[in-house]
Amino acid sequence: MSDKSLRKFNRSLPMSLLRAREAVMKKFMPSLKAHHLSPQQWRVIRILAEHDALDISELAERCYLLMPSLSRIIQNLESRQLVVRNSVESDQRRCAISITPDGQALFDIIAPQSEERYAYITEKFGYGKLELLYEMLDELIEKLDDE
Amino acid sequence: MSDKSLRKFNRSLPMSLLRAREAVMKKFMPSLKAHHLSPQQWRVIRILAEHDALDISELAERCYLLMPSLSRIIQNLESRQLVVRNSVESDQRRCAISITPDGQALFDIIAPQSEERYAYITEKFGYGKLELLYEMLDELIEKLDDE
DNA sequence: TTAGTAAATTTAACGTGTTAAATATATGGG
DNA sequence: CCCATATATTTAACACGTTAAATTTACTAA
Repeated sequence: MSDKSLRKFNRSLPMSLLRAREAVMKKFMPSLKAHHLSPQQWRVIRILAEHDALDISELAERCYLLMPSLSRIIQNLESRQLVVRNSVESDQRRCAISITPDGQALFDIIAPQSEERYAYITEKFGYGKLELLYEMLDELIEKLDDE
Repeated sequence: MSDKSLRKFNRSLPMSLLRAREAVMKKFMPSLKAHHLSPQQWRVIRILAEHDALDISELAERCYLLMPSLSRIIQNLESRQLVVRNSVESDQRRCAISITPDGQALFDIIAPQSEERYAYITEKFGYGKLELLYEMLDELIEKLDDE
């Protein structure tokens, strides 16, 4: 069933996953680029739009970003006045991040475009197949993450 | 079937693909890190091990790397004497890259470990499911890439 | 209270992704 | 032969992923 020689490059699982991700991202990039947002910056905006305030650690976990990356992203978004830092009295080490009106306004513009792109992908690939793909990816993650 | 509100974050396709890729990569990273190779550097070594010599453009295409990234990677691998640059007489703009004996030796060490990890993933996830996943990813890429 | 440890966050350093600009060489028309 | 254009590659600039170290604040035991 599996030949012992090194698999052909196009049968590299990390590569297939990467290319699939790139193909999907390509559909979302235009509306993000139009507003000078990276996918990661958008992830942060998106999560903050659903929460009153989150400290950086919580935000990192929800966005699947590492703290150093998030730290830089916050600095960037803060300088653009899309988010604000609020100190936490109970613990001076932490800072609570929340979205600003400007940030919320940007979210309100991009979110529908993002939904529209997602609907396009769903229609193009098929709803059932997309659900199946999600399930398979989740199962793959689960079976590899443990151990 | 699909609610109009912004999907929950764990149903973000780019995110699922990213997390799946990370879960898979985690299995390959240890043997690469042990030899101070990034996944991309390994991709280059792997392709060069199967070819006598490739110019940088061909290499970039086969490795799915952009030229600027590849340019830096070649410089790195060259400084470690894992690959060599050979000028092409017929066209002074190009340079042909080939693997050195050191590079080949490194490939011979890592490739079996990589195969072993791949076999583990196949066994853990299931051969049939893995094939199905490949097919779905290919189809997703194909259906989104055109247009 | 103080020393020591833990936790939250930032900074540093390096490699890669990405876009645009720079550099060098080829090629084709005048 | 010369110029304009095209092609191959590198460099620059900025953001992110990743690991380790630094910094600041909290907590805890002596």
